Amino acid sequence: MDNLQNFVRTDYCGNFRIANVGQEISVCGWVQRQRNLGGLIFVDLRDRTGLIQLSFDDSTAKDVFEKAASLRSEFVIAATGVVRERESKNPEMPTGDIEVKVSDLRLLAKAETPPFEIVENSDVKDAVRLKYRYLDLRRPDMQRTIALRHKIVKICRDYFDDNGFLEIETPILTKSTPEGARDYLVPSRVHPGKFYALPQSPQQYKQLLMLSGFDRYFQIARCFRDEDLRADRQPEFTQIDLEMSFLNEEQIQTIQEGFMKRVFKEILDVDIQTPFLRMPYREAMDRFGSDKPDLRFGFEIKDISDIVKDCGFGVFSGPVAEGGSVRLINVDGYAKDFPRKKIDKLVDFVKTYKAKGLAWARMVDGKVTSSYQKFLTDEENAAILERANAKDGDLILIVGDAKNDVVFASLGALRIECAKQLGILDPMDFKFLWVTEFPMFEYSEEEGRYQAMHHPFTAPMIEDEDKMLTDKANCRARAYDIVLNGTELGGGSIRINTPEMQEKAFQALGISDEDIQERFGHLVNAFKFGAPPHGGLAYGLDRLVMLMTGATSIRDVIAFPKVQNASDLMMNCPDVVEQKQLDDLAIAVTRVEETPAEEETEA
RNA sequence: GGCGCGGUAGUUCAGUCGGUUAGAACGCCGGCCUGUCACGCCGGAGGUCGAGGGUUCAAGUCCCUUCCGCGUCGCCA
Repeated sequence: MDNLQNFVRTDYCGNFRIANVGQEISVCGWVQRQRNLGGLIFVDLRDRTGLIQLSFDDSTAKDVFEKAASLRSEFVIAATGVVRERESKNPEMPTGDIEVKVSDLRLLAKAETPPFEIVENSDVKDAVRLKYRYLDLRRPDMQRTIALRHKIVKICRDYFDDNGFLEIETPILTKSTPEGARDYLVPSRVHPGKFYALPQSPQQYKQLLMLSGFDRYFQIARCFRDEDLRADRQPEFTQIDLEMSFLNEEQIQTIQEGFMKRVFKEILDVDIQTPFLRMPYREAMDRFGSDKPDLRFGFEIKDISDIVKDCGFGVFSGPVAEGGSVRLINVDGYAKDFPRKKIDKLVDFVKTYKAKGLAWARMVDGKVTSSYQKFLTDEENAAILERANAKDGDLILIVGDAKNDVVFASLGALRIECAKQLGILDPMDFKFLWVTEFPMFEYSEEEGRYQAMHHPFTAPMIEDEDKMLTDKANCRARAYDIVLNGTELGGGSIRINTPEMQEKAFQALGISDEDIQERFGHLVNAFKFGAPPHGGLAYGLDRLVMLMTGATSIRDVIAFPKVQNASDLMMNCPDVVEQKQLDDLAIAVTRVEETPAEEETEA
């Protein structure tokens, strides 16, 4: 095996051009492919910038030529030679006008044949990609994504530094917060039977930093939540976490709009219009059935409860009588894209959101066919179509339920599903908005009580302060989410900054004085020493990278992600530990999952 | 925890009604080849059909259990 004695890389492979012809250069990287034509050998050499062609022919020294002939995919090599113009150029590649006529070739490491080819747009299964993640990451699209992620973080640091923010680290070993998501626990050796928790977010620390006078804080913060995964959710993820003193919602949002404007301009060269649209939560639900509406298309929700409340069709009149509603969306202009078979699939689709069914009307070639019209009077049928602004070519989809949550959830998901099926969602069309005036509380069926919708440190809207104890259902919070194309990019709020208001909030949540001291004493006590009015927000960095790269899975924007059961297929963890470690930690394990059969034994 | 989809060669997949020796492409190995760039041509190797059990004269195919991956509902202050 050769070494790198007296070898100095001139530049990365992808950076050479026709202007470099005549220069002697040195490059290194991985063999993408070797093409041996007999007396002539070409090698495509790859590094993180791209490919460059190396060439070897009868004027090449014999030992160098033979070494070139022995090269296989993914061997690591270094080469020195003169750049020359190609006899036949390749317009497909940026370095396609030139090649390196190699005089010195060094084999630095051999490689086994990889389990999959290192190419762009791989169609290899996730399980294989993730087991060999270090190889998957060699692929150009993954390299680009990870580099783009770095660039976002760099712009983030620059932008917030420019705006007077300080980056401050907060602990990873912290205290369990029983409200909210399940915590990952870390046992303490020094304190047998006691546990740290990994942070779900640096929430309390950053509020305390405001109290300490740091005024503007940010952090690229790793967060941990022991909940089930989704295409856009990992148990371990990264937030851009921010907190500011002496600013109101509007001022905080304006700073964020500047950040988004800069990130999208510098990375995608896209001009984002500011200020963003502001929309109260109630309006977002009524119009889009979602607190994170996708504004790239219409199909807005309309309420037809008043039309059908006394009709003869129980499927419609029933829900209204029970306090629910009947609402519709108009997939306007696309009736022909949804034949009966597809509509039947949509019926199944809404059932996953607890809807009992889906009524529909198709208007094609001047004729209305519908699943419900025979149960209604002509007037009622006409009123529904009028409410929907229906015209020929439209498709009306109707859901009614005694629970409004079900109606909103199903129609909200349905409008997205229809848009997806129609392929009308342009990933490079960026529609931002702020959703504001979130409810302060939401009722938990499971717990049988009201819980904080955002978190218990969120301030109520000033005009709703007196509803905190008396009218929880209608009490709104000074919380806001930044939404992009149907994704919640981030969320934040103005926080409570007086001990009196904080205690009132805990009281509203039914947390006893004892519990307050035990769980949140540090915060409440701190607030007695003068906390400035403050607020902030946190972005999901991974989701931002997803939206900017068009990635469909959060796994594609994280270097080493976990799979659906929260394990790491490459590291093979979580894993059992030695009894000695458990003894040191005073831990007795009461249940162990069966270890799946080892597929292979590795050294 | 529930629902849906998937698991066959290194990879991506096909495999009919249960019926002979489980196929293709790419990749891999060997040979030939001086302008390729998805090089070409010739030849070859490569399979516990995820695992276990059952039905059957006979199972990749049917049934049961289970493991793994993906999506999703619940969950995610």
